Amino acid sequence: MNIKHNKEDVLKTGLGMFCNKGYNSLGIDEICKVTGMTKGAFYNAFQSKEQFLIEAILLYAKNNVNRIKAQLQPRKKLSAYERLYQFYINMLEVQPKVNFMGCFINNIMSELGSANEKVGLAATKAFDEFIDAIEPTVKEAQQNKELNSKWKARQMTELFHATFYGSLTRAKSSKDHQQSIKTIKLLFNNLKTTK
Amino acid sequence: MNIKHNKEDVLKTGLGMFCNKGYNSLGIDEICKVTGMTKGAFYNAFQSKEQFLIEAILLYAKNNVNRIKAQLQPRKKLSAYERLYQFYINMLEVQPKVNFMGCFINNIMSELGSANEKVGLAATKAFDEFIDAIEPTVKEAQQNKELNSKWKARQMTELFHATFYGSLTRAKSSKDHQQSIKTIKLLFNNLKTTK
DNA sequence: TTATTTGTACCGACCGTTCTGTTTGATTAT
DNA sequence: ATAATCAAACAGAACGGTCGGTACAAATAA
Repeated sequence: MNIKHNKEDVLKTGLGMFCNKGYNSLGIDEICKVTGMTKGAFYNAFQSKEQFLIEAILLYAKNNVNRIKAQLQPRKKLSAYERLYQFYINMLEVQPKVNFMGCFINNIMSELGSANEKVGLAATKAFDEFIDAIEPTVKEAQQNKELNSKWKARQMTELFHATFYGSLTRAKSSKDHQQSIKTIKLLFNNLKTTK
Repeated sequence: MNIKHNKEDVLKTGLGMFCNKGYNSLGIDEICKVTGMTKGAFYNAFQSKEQFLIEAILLYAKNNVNRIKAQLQPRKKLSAYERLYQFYINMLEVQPKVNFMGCFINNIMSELGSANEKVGLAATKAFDEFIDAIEPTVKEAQQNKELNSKWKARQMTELFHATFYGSLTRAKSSKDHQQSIKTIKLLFNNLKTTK
């Protein structure tokens, strides 16, 4: 294995670039320039650009599942509902600071999901892992009677995340994350149990 | 103006290609080949690929606003709520037949929304026009007391559409529109007034 | 005639990838 | 300990192809 360039570091940098530029408009030359790699080293470490992307998706999924679990973990005085709510609102509030890049998985799904089977599978798997990580907190909020229990926790999680992604994409284009926040707030208000 | 190739026809074809392949992976050569145009004619009619895309967005917006209004128009025995519901379900059900291409506006927002200001503006405008076209039916459903009136019709429309887009993108990648349909159904059930 | 539109060759830039050759560092033989 | 060997890692030029866009002459329309 290389000394100067371990795969994880390069993937991390490449992932950040994919997040900002998408797949097709980011070239390997650019990745090499930023990471200080040469093409020889790149193609020794990765078999293709497509495979590089897939490995970047896996890294993103791993990191974010951890982040999700950390942010949703029970903490001081916050109920399951409140943690969920803050989790989504926070991701929207941070958008102006990250140039409205949105969510990498959603971007990749949109750009390549239907055109490239391997990539589509990897992105779908990442999405499923996010749902897996969020679902327990939704269930907890239902057991708390904070969230409506009329529907399965998994389905409700799917609804939360789909709405989040949709409003995120809108914000990416309009550069108005306030609208997205309103949308998420409306959804939460709606699924809340009436006390 | 050209005889063989009026702009609207070429735009229509190019739009279809953009829907299937996105922006960056569709070349002008390919557009010319499919439409039977030559590059000379193309660049005589359109000033750039970017401008071509923007005109395609305008065409898509126009066509779809009309389609939306037609589909949501009062018809035999269908309440406002039912028309809305069928409108969204139908767009999801049709996805397998259109290779899970999703919604052009959503795809473009995701691919170029934050990177290209002009395109982002055009896509946002198209989105707004969709919301404008749907909102009256949401309001009507509220007045019917089919939909919860606790929130503004416009905000509810934003919620419907964001959820629709998010679940559409998921379907594009997973090729499972049934999940998306469940998500939309859950949302509708939730916003329905309890009788 | 004059103005516009079209066909085609072509431009430089860039694409992902492969190639050849070199360096490296550990392993093995002496 | 030193030398020989070897595979992996690396550098980076070069490849064939495609990109969006242009030049310009031929064709057509006014």
